[in-house]
Amino acid sequence: MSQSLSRALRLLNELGEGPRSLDDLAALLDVHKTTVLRLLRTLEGDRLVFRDAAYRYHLGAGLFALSSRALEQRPVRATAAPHLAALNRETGHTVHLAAYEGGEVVYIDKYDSRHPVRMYSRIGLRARLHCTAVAKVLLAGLPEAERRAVAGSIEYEAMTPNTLTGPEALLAELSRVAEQGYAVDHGEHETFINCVGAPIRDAGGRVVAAASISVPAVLLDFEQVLAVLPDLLKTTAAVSADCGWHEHPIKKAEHH
Amino acid sequence: MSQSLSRALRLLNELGEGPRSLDDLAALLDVHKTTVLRLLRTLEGDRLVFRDAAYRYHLGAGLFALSSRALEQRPVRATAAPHLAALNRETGHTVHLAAYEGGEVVYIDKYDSRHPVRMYSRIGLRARLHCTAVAKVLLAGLPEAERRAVAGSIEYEAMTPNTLTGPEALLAELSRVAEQGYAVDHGEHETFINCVGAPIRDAGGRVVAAASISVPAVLLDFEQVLAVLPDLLKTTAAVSADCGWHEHPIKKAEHH
DNA sequence: ATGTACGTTGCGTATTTTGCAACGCGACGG
DNA sequence: CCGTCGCGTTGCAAAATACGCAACGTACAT
Repeated sequence: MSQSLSRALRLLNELGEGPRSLDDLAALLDVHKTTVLRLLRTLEGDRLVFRDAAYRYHLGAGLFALSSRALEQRPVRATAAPHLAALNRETGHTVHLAAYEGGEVVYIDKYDSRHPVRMYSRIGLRARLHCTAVAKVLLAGLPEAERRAVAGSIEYEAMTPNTLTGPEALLAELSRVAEQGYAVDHGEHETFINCVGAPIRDAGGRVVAAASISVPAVLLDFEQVLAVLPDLLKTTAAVSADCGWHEHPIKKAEHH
Repeated sequence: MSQSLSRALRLLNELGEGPRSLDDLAALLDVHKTTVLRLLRTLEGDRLVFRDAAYRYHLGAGLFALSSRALEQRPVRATAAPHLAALNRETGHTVHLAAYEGGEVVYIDKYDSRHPVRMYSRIGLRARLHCTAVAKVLLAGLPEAERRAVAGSIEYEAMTPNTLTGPEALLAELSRVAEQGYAVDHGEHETFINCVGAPIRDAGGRVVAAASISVPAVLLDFEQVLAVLPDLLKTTAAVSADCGWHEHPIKKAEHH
């Protein structure tokens, strides 16, 4: 592990909370300000930070540039964007897109609800593997062995009274999700938020992303959230088609 | 300057070009792979990179998280978003939002054209100070002395036959921009692209961002681009109002 | 003019980083 | 099955870099 690099990353995270002076940042790291200045100079060279006229440091536009390239490496995001924007407009609720990568489920796009009461989230945040609709969809799309390995490695924190609290319960839920083609979060992550999630598939049929609709219970109860599921499924089917996915004919048709 | 940190940042930039192995990255930096592994481990700890099942490294979701926070620190972006999205839908052309920070003009949002032929750009990229509409708008919004200092520090690369090639010409153009309330890029940055840009103001009247419409000449000639200027001006006025800007009454009204 | 706050520069040493050598694992070929 | 290859990983001592000190520079207030 690299100590200098860790310090620099701590600086970036701190600046995510707001502008800071050289002295602020030196105090944060408990090092001499010369040390911090050198790190900042290096970060500034790549535009990851900039310094304003009052000598306060801010996160810089180089982060957007890196982030944009990272997002471009996830083509499903651009493919899904118009569809999810439309779903957000039609339902008025928060729509998320998430992907499974590096052993975690992360939000890679978001369309905010128009309502004043909404669920807090942000692109780049991790979704809890055991209690969110998108995570269930993505885990359900993994091969059986990998699904079991992941389920066995999770720390099952009971977020609410509804949260699944062990691998057996989660694996059973994931089987249901794989069977029915969608997932629900019935107040499992946050007591007063309900979500439905559905898979987006690529040309080879692999689940490459999950889209969801999240609604605070003050707006819609769980049954009403289920009522928007067909819209979500239609949307994910359209995105999947754009990703090259073709629905297989039903088995009966093959007997002709 | 910090050598370790520089190396890590080079890794991030390289991964912006696509997935890489440990050996690829060690060759890039011309260091032993142990050294690279330690840097990657540190980056992985903050989710700035992740390693897939084939041991290839990718840019990670922690970048989205940092970038999201950086964007949240630029509230004009959220304020402008619905307006710019509407402008993009109504005109069908590429719409950009840019800000002046750390001595450079950077794109902080973008709404892509629906047309197959469009201008290449990306959030986080810098706009050329001497030949883009957004840069002219933002520089024109600076205090006179600062404007002159910036104009004197630019490297005037002649991108096209139309490009302004010296501080006197640019300062004269900026005076026109400040007077008329909008800027044009008449094939100055790229021969076959025309743009119009307009300022977004905050409650104190300072220019805090610039919005623009960019059109390839194969779609609209310069006169036709000017024809969409009223839509742009209406949009930037609406965003400015949402930022707290109030148009001052004209001088005649004060004589009552 | 002096003092304070805070950013900046140059230098030698202390600490961290680095690369070597060896190991571990999986895939492939004989 | 065994051996080899390719490539990731670990532990250690030496090399290199990072670090903090001391001093300086600038702006502001008294």
